[in-house]
Amino acid sequence: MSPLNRQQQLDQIRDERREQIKQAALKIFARRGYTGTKTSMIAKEASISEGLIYRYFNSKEELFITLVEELMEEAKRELKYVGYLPGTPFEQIRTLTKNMLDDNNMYAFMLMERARTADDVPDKVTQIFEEATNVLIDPIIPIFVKGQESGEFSPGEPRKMLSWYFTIINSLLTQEKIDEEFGLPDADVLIRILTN
Amino acid sequence: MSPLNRQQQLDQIRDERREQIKQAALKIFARRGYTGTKTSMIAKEASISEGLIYRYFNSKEELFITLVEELMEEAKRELKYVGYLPGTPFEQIRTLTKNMLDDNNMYAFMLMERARTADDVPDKVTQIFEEATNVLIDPIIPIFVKGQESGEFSPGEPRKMLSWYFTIINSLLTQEKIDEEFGLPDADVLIRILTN
Amino acid sequence: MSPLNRQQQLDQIRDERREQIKQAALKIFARRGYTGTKTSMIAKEASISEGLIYRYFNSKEELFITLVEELMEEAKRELKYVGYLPGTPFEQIRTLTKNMLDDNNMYAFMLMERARTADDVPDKVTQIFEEATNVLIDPIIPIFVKGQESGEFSPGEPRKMLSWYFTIINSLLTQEKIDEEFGLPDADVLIRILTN
Amino acid sequence: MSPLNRQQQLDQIRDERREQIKQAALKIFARRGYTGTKTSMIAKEASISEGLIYRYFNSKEELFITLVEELMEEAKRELKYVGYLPGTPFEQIRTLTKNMLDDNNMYAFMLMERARTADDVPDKVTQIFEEATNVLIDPIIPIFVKGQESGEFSPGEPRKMLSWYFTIINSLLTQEKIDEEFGLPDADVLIRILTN
DNA sequence: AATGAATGAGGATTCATTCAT
DNA sequence: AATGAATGAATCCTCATTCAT
Repeated sequence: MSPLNRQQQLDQIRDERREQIKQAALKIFARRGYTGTKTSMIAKEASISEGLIYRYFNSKEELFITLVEELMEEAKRELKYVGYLPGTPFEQIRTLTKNMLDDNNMYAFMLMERARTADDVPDKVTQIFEEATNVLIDPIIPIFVKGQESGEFSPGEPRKMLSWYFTIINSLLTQEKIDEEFGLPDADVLIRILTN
Repeated sequence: MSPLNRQQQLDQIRDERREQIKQAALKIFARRGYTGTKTSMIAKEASISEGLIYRYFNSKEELFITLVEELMEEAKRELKYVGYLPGTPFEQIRTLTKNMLDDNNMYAFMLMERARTADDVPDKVTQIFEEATNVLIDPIIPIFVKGQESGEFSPGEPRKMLSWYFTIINSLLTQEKIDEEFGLPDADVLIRILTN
Repeated sequence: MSPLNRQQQLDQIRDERREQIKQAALKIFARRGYTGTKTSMIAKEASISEGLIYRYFNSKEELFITLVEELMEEAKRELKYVGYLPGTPFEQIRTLTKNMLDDNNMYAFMLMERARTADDVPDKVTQIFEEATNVLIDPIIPIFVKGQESGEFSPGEPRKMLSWYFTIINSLLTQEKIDEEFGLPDADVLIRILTN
Repeated sequence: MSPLNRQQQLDQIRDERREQIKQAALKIFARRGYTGTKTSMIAKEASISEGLIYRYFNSKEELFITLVEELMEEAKRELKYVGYLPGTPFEQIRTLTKNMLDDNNMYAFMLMERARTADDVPDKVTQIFEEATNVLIDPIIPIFVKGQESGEFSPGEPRKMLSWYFTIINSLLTQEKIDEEFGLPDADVLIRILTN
């Protein structure tokens, strides 16, 4: 095997391992919160030794912050594209809502919500959310306004209505233990909050 | 002072202290979750020494479970009275919703919600909620059905709609850090979920 | 017991405990260096639990730094008084030398010397010594010069000669395992370095 | 290339690598002590991977012991030749002193001294020094006695005077951080200890 | 009843050592 | 022979709980 390949191979291992740790951490942090998550749990979930975590992250805190930052970036990216989705404003926001409720994103939103909500997280995380609240809502405002103008959405201060709407969705996602019988509410029901 | 009075006085001190500890614990558990709460924080909030907690509760776990049980009992009691509130079913449920969102009850609901959703709580608490879910919704179902019949509420499986509705309200209450600008959503907006 | 007495009693316990920990730490740090000293060793030497150390010092590092700082202060204080000792400059410096070699001060000098010498100490300690080197020698210089003038001491740049002299004494003190047969060199022999 | 040459080549690589590791280890152990030295530091100083150390030494402990033993052997060898150096006993011992203080030998003496004085070294090392103390001094005694007889050295129990003298020199060598301005004391000043 | 000093089990983190490549 | 990823025992530190006063 050529030296180049060898290096590539190691890089790949590192990338995979890092990803593996982040996935495991995401799952546990989302369910048990920052303090409730023990590094041993993350190691077990990732099927690695506890020590290995520290070759990839300097501390539990750094791991947590990294997760929050990356998820936040991704969220921002996604929200920018809502305006380019097909359909009316109502349909665009319904699609966004559906995506948020999707199983694949669930842990991410749960973690974000816990991170935003809980008082036992690193200060830096608190900061990130203080700075970012509007960043998430701003790109949706023009869409919502267009929907109000066309009568699809009910009147009301747009920023306020959207803040409430996303607060509800986010907080829903925090819950791992959703009612087993009925699961999470439909996007169709949730969007009623905006339509009256 | 007679021995009896003396005894009564001591009992009263004990009751007051116990209540004081519970109030402090409620506040901190609600904000920081079970693991995130240190007994030292509770002691500080209650302005007592750390050791004193253990004259009133055998352990942090027992204190937490006691809180959850008592709050649960209270919730059950309140729900039974919804049917006797004045007004139409819609108005009754709106009043209930308002009460739940009220500042005075907030910590209680926050704690309950955290207790219900988090994975880092004592097993016993998990059990309590597994057994109790329906207990909370059942007494409201007939009211909701009446509202559907009178056209105040939109159609749909009652247990499902109410489960979603309360899931939303509960999950909202988890959030200590509500948007500072807008606060929690109005009961009037939330109830749209049931009315369409 | 009056509340005041109670408070005094607690203060005394705290003072004693703190002193006890410092004494134990001094002994172990002096012999095993910073890294070689485990908190468990300090606890054992002080006959307390490992955890208790942390009610008195925030970290092993803080404990070490505290020791160094306090010993340094004491050293400075003592050196100021050398000029007021009875006798000629030669006799004054011989007395100082004897004091330094005294068993009671030994651990203190050993620790200081290790702290000054080793590369595995907290940065702050390195700084302290960088700033302090001259502070220790300066008050002795005039005494030495007087001795040179009177012919008691051999000629040579005073700061240089004294720097060498104290380097030797300090470094001697680092050694716990002194030759069992002969012990540390006499002050009378050491002072030859200055007299020729 | 013949198999033999191939083998020789490999042997040579092995020897070089082993030497390289020992040199690096010497430098770090000398400065940071046994416990304060991490294998990763040695690897970095030797510009090799951490794992490679273990193809040449079974453990950090073995590496340390090996160093001490080899340096000790070398020291013994050198001391034997002091009597054959040119000049009077005084001049012979001054030359020895100069050699000891020489930069090239410095790390070796530093390590030896740390190994001798510190309490955090493997037991075997402690033993080596317990057995060897006299070995170092013995060959110098007749030289010193000759010097006393000729009046070059001051009177006094020879073993005692030499023990003190070498204790001083050794302990000086422990110090990596010598006063930057003046460096280590001259051999000419040190030897005053023996001359009065 | 109340305090706060003390304990020790458990959690985060480090580092000597092993192992697959 | 050499690398560096991986392990886990040992270390520093925290915190629920106990105990002397």
